[in-house]
Amino acid sequence: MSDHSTAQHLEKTYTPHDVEDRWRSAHWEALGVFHAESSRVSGGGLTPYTVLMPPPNVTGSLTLGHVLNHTLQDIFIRYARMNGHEALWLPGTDHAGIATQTVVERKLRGEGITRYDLGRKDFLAKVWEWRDEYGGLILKQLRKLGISCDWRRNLFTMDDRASEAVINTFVALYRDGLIYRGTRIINWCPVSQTALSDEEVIMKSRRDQLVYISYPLAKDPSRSITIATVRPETILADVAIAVNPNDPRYLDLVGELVVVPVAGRHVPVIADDYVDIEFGTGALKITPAHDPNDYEVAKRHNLPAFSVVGKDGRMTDQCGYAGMDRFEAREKIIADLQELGHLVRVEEYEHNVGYSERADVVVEPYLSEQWFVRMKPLAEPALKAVNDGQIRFHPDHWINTYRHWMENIQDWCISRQLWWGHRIPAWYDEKGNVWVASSFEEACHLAGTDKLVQDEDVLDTWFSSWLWPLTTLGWTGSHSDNQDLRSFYPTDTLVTGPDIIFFWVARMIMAGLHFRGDVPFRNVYFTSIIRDMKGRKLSKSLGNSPDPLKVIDTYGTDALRFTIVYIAPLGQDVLFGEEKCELGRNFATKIWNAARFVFMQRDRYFDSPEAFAEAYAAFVPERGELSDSGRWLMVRYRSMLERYHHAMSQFRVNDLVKITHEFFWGDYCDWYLEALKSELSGAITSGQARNAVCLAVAVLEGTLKTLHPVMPFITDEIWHAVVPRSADKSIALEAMPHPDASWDDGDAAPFDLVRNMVSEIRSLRSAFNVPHDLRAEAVVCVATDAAEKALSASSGIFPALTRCQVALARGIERPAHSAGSVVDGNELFIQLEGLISFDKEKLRLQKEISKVSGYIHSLEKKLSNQAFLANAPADVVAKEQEKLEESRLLLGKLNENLGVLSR
RNA sequence: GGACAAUUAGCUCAGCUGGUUAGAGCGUUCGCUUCACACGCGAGAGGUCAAAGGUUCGAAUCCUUUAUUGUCCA
Repeated sequence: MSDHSTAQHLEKTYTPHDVEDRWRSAHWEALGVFHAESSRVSGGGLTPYTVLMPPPNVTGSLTLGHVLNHTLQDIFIRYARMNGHEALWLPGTDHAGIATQTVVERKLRGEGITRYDLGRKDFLAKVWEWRDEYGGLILKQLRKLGISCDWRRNLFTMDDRASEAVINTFVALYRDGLIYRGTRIINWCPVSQTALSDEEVIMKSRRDQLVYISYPLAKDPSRSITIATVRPETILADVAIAVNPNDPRYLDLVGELVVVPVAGRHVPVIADDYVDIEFGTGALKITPAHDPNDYEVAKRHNLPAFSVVGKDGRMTDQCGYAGMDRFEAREKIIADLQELGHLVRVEEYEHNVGYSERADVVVEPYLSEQWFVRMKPLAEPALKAVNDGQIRFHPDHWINTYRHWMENIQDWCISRQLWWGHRIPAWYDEKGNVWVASSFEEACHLAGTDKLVQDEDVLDTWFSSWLWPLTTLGWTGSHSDNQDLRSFYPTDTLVTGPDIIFFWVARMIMAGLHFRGDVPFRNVYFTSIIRDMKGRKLSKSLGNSPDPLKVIDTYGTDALRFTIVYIAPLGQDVLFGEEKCELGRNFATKIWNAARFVFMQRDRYFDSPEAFAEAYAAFVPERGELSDSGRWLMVRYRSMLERYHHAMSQFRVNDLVKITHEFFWGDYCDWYLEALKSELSGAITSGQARNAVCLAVAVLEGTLKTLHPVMPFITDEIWHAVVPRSADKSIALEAMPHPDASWDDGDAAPFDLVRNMVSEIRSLRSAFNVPHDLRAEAVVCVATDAAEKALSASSGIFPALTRCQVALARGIERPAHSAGSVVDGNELFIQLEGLISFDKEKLRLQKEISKVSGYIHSLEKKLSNQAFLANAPADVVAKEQEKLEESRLLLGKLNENLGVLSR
């Protein structure tokens, strides 16, 4: 910002670029507009409102998903701020273990080195270098969105205090028996060469070959037992053939030995309930090191487990396949089985196979020693918190998904064979005993020796993310406490995608309850998934993923924010096309031009900005001092505010933008400003004119406030031009308007009649192709005093809005050469000598008559139905009765009209 | 196989606890350079609310079944 007060004049054309650069977060940030202080909660008595930013991945760049997610968060937080809350939005980034390590390793590979060449310490130094250089990109891009976080509190999951919390948490859970080390079959990613949790495995449908293999009996090679498998390469690790104990086909074989083809080893036939009699041949090979279910079976039967696939996905067997890729080995072994006569047949088979989320390769079930979190004890309170409504989901149907996962929860594998991440705080002494402690010194003390070696592995990134609601507020472990935690925890609204409900949302709830004894947030808003116009997911490989920064360059940030919220209903997927941003851009332009018009009137009727500021400060919309259109506007404005705040309370952000859009464009611009134009050019006193201008500005300013959470830039820009306001102020800190219930629908009635009359005249003109530049004469035969009063009060606006001069009369008959209609019981005639085709007008009237007759008929039927009268509530019956009377009146007048025409 | 969503105008979607002659934006047709705005103004056309049953005085709305699509979990 160069100067400290802004111009009151708006440029003729709206240039989002200039406006947004002027208010860009840097300016707002410099002013501290988005800073939140716990002292204002604890000492100042303000109610806190906290939003946690789901930490974007440091390797990431801005996507439309981020735009939607962060715009929604910004709307919640700005709305809360403008409603007087101490609003705190906590930002940060996530160290993304696998993704970041992969990126840096790829870069090193370009230089011809591996991480092993560098060693752990130097490699980590390289990762930090990379982070410092590129890790800020996503944050810089987010700032472009104009989002209102308290950036002073930005946290990275590898920062010291976050790391301290992770270590302390691990130690505490270990001592409580909630973390253990165990040998299990886990999901192994052969590309990243690390264990994965169940949640990091994506099940995909895949066509494979179901291979039927016969295993000859050891004592009688003429007899055999046939099994079916999709992983023939793992027969080399078979330890048994299992059949169901109730399967009569194989009863006599249980206890016999069979020969594993190719391998030549003898393994027993065992009986176990786990085997499904119906599936395949009813006989199952047991390969404990390559299948979790087989592992359980083997344990029950005291069978050994050994592996034939290594960490890199290559074979490690003793049968001649060693070194081959597991998929190559599969092909080779099928050929070999065929040659040896053990291949019975091969079938096409479609099944689901787990893929590594990051590397997109088939996950290998791998027997190894890993660290786990015991989830059951943590899940129970977390499930209860959601079941009891302490945490609400929006939309709430996600509760089912959450509940199902919590009720079937598996232990969480948290060790990763990576270097980038929080290293597991466990040390081993020379005897192999494990010592878990928050530091090497403490471990030495516990072990009674300093000859300790630290566990090589790091923790799952989500093990730091699940502490996010705590660490962002400065929590470092079970006993830590501070003013921020006391003021801002639990947080209020979490906005995130349903795809990380297990990864993140569920686990944060567990951690919050376990470590802090309270839920981490009260509401979770699950965002829509953004797809392209054909309904496909956005992806880089499809090339259907627009770059939000380019969209911003083309349409403006406000336009993008408005559009994406406008098209994203709660709980539905969104089909996004760049062109849709025209909606937001057009709206921004409309706001700009309307404001420009209003300011032109302001400058016309007030001698100086100061004179206006003074009058405006003292202005209160008084019923008696406003025109009918002004009173009508106040009613519409009140109604808009009611719907606006209600939508917000229901988390219906999408409704919110529709409500403001509709009010501003449809009511304020199309009707009020148009009426204002003619009122100002009519015979009114300068005092009335100034009053009307003040009202126009007041409602404009109020509407800008309601729009500000959605379109922060343009609203701050225009707000500064309303009256002289220095640049160090912001609409973001203004109070949100609330509905004034003293305006009731009766205040809107007179102008509603005028509006209906205007619309009907326009329709008639159009129906008879009245030339645009022809001024016509209209006469309204008024039905009531109220109608007469309303129409005469606003008579000045008809020429401008309808190009008709409107006269009022009572009890007249339809004039000759006229087109006629009935508006709210008042007969309208437009005299159009030479333009009216009698046939056309007759036809038009007959059509209208038949429509109204049909309606009357259906109402009569309804009202003569005894069951309806007996069962329907009185007010519904009365309403139907009223509709019928009105329609009969209308029909009568239409018939009369037609009669006159036919004479 | 199970759970959850969705199915309304050519397209994208509103329509919340049943009382509408079913709405909006885009597109489309017609007319307008009206002194804030053609990124605009005005007027139209366009729908047997996926299908079949049921509940009810009354169903786009509630229930059941079916079909199609999507998501998650086996």
